[in-house]
Amino acid sequence: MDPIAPASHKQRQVMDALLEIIDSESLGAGDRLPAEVDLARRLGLGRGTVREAIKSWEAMGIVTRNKGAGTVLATDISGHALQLPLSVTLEAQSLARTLAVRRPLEIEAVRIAARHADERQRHEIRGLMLELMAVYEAGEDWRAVDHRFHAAIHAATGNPLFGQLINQLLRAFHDIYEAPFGQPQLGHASLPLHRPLAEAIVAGDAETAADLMTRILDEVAAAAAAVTFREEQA
Amino acid sequence: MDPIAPASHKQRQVMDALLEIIDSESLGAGDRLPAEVDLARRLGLGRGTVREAIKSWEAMGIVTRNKGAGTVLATDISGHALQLPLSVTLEAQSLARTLAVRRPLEIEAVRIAARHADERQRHEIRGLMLELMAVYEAGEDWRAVDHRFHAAIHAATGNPLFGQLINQLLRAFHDIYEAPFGQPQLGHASLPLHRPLAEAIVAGDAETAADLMTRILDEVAAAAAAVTFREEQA
DNA sequence: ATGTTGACTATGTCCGACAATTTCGGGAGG
DNA sequence: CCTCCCGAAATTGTCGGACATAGTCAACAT
Repeated sequence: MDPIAPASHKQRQVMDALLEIIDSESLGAGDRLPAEVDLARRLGLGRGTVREAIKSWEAMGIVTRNKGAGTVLATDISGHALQLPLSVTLEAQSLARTLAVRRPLEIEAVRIAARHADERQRHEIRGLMLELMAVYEAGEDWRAVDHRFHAAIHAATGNPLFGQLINQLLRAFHDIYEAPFGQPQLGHASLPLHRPLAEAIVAGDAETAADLMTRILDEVAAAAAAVTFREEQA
Repeated sequence: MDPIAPASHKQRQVMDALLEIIDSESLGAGDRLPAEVDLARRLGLGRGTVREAIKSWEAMGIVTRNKGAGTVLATDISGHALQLPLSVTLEAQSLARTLAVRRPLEIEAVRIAARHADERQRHEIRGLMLELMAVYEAGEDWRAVDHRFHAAIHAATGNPLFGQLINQLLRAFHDIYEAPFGQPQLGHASLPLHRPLAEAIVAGDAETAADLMTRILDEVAAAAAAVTFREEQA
């Protein structure tokens, strides 16, 4: 059960086409995008499909649609957009950018979790940490358990927004990163840090937990940079 | 030009109905939602409309759709969801939650902006701050300029993800907060802090800028809490 | 007991049509 | 020549139906 799934192929095609248009015509915030019917005819797709693809951009705050007026860019996504699947080019900056945003969110999340988690949540975090360690030492694929572990931390903040936003960033990361490289089990070096992290949260030590989360993210960032570097060499 | 627009009424109707179903049936992560055709028939809407409404949830990572299997919840949004428009009830927690997530993002954004902004971006931030002060002292509506000012800071990070995610949070804030209360010009007290914030960013002083942003967010949170409290009294 | 097939379900996509709204140009009047 | 008003065009919002594609599950045959 992969919790993070990429968009369908046809809708990805729409986004890729829009990206190319935005790039080739240097469209910025406030500029108007092609009409849905034009885009649909140009790509040989149905208008409903094009609408749904653009709808996801609207939900992310990238574009705004106005009845009768058209669809306009709400933010600058120049230099190749990143939150969406790039099928061919892999940019090192895209990885760094998702991590740069995840960083303050994850750190604040563990801080809040350490302060506000109730007994049941602390117990669940500790249990998942033990399960994660067992799977890790058995040499199996630990990513699913790792995902559940961090999801438990996000739930312990009592604020579902943390989990939702970080989920979005993970999906972007997945689309950009894991697709071309298969299943790299990124952040191998960060796993031993999970045990003290869980213990700090259970103990209610917010600052130690924040420190450990910072170090975990540093490890992930370093691993991502290394793989990206290898790719650039090839 | 309001940069933040709520979803259409029909699609809001779909989300409200789904929220009520999730709440009344206590659905959590992994549970299955009603099929699109059922939902469409029950609400008297077209299936395409229902699909688009759910699509925005999919883009936000709230649900995942599997061909043939159905649509399932990806995260827990129990206790009334927050990132989406509640038409009647206004929950104090919803406001606090969006602010709790905005906080680390905005603080990190000004920190990065202070470090990495180029000359043109620093000039634009300073210019917008002066314009904001002028509009404010003239007693006019300063929210549009304020939005452009903060957008310039997000752009100066060189990472469009900051702007996109914060835009989403602002839209949630708008849907939940501004709709019932009209146009409250929230955070009045925080405006004088914008001048030193802009100067710190222009000067490249990341920590001072982060400190000032923290104080601005504290002011906004206090104002939101006060208004919410007044509402609860009534 | 087990493996396979087939019906059923649900999402993905397409088409055509009309409604609602904004935009823009052209014509009447000053 | 300029201004104001109106109507046509453009564009998104919604609807209904249809078929394709893929997962689910139970009945069936081995």
